[in-house]
Amino acid sequence: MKNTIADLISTAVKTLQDAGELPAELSPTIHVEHTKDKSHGDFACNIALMLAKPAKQNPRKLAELIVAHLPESDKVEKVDIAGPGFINFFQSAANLWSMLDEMLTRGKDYGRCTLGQGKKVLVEFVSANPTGPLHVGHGRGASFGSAVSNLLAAVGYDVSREYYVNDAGRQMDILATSVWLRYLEHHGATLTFPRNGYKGDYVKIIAANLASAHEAAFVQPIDSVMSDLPQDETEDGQGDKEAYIDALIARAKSLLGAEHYDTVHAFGLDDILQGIKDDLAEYRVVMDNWFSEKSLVSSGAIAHALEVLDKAGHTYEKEGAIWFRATAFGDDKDRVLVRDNGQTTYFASDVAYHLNKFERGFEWIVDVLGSDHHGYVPRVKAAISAMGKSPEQFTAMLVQFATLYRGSERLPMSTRSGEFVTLKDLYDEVGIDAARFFYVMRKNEQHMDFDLELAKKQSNDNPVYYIQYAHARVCSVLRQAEDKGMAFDQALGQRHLSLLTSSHESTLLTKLNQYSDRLRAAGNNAEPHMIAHYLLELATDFHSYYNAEAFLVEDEALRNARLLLISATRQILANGLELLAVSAPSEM
RNA sequence: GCCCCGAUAGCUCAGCUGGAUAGAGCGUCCCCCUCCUAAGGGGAAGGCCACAGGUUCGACUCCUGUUCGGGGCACCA
Repeated sequence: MKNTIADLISTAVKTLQDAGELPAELSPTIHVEHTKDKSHGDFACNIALMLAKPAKQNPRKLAELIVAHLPESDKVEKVDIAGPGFINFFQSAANLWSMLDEMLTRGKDYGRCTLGQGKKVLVEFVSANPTGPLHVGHGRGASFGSAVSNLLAAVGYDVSREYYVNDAGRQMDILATSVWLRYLEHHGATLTFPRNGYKGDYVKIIAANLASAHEAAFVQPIDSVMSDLPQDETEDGQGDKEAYIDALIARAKSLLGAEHYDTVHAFGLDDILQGIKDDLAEYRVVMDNWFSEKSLVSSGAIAHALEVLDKAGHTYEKEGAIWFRATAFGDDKDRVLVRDNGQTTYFASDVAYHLNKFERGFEWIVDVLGSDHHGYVPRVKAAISAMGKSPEQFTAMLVQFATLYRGSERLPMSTRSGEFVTLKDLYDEVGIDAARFFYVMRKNEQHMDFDLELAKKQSNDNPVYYIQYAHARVCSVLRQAEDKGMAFDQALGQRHLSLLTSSHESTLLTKLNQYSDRLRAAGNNAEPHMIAHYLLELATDFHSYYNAEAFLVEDEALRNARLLLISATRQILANGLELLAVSAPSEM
């Protein structure tokens, strides 16, 4: 509807320009918005105020000129000029009513649009290192990423969802070594666990599974494992935990041999990755693809990317390493691609990964990242430009951290230390609907406090139930209508929509009518929280209406008109909730 | 030191890409079930939109600076 009005105004402005009443060189962006106050109509436009100065005209007079040249439309009842020169549009009742009809006919598809023009977009999110189960810190990225994906799909993009699996590199070696040490303990060895190892209990479980699958195949005498190692970091800060864990990794590799080491490595990875997949599936996050970092090496993608950069002349050698000249593309400093020991860096993998995304035919690349990765964005953008791709086709959406509290106590969220609340623990306790809604209610760049106690204790006060309750109430009314032999007759209701004259009814109608614009805006800005807040407003209007008027009245014309209105409300609630992957129960 | 994000009611947060009188939930205080689910509704109180400048017909919104929080600045991943 906003677009319709914008078109009307645009036509009027053009007419005025052709008539020489307005300077022809003006090309104003027409901004139509929903009004806050009903006396201002349904939509308002500030175009006259915007144009007043460049056109050198009084804004009110200009508004009058524009209004006089607006084309006729059966969607608009009345146009007013108010205040300093706002043009207020009153929507025609017939138009509102036809919307209701459309909501029921199009059903689940109502509100979807073609803004994205079928453009292929890849949304990468979560992508947590597979060194431990997902914890509540990952929940926000998971909730936000999947909601954004759904939103983009709803406004017409061809969306693929992907998880980048960091299955190569040092962190995975640390995990493999941690598993192996726990495995040795399982077989009776006594040892002091490295300070920098993964200490979570899940590692012990993996080790036990490893022991039952391979029995004692990987047992080595503990003395040979622990002899001649550098000192681990102690309580008082002596020693070096990094050097120690690296030495242990090297020891594991040499004692086990490549084949056995890989078995242990893969065992830990598979176990954790499967857990992540299960948790996400249960949390209603469906990935289209799991992209392995390791595969970038085996497929030659890294070599390919390095070659592309090199051919473009954006690499150089210094101190035995190969560098990318990121500073030429706006980054703070140049970045190492290949270390002096010949190994490629994580950054090299990521350059290759992003090039690969483009080469797979995606026209828009979206990375949903934790805010701790922000410093990383400029260098990825730089690499994309350097490889001849357009940096405009890459968007990094940063999700700020959620700080976890239990009451007033701040909780640690470290995979390494093993002290964290898993995502599964969270949704098992507060419920998937509540958890998802809670995360997505806040806009992504807002820091959020997540108080576990509050979320658990007050799960009934969670706004998600308020919305779901509205949906369930409509379902219940419709069920009872049927039981009483007053089954909803849509056609009859349609013919009597003019009976919907109460203020609650017009408020609800107006709110329903806003859905498609709000969805479009939410999709355009990739801001799912706008949907969450819209649904809260809609539920509020509905509950208020519910308490003010009876639906199952004797007058069948009025009754069916009202049932039509609340059926449309139910549909919109269901559509909005589905975008957030929150269920819409028919009874509670 | 540099970079990113934030600061709005007692608390947690919205404010729709500069508009008309700044909103909601929780909490506090009143009131409403012989009636479609009270997981609901109606009302009250509660604000120097961190601070200071600037741009504008108009600023919570944009710009600059300051203060205070969160995060980041590797030949780690």
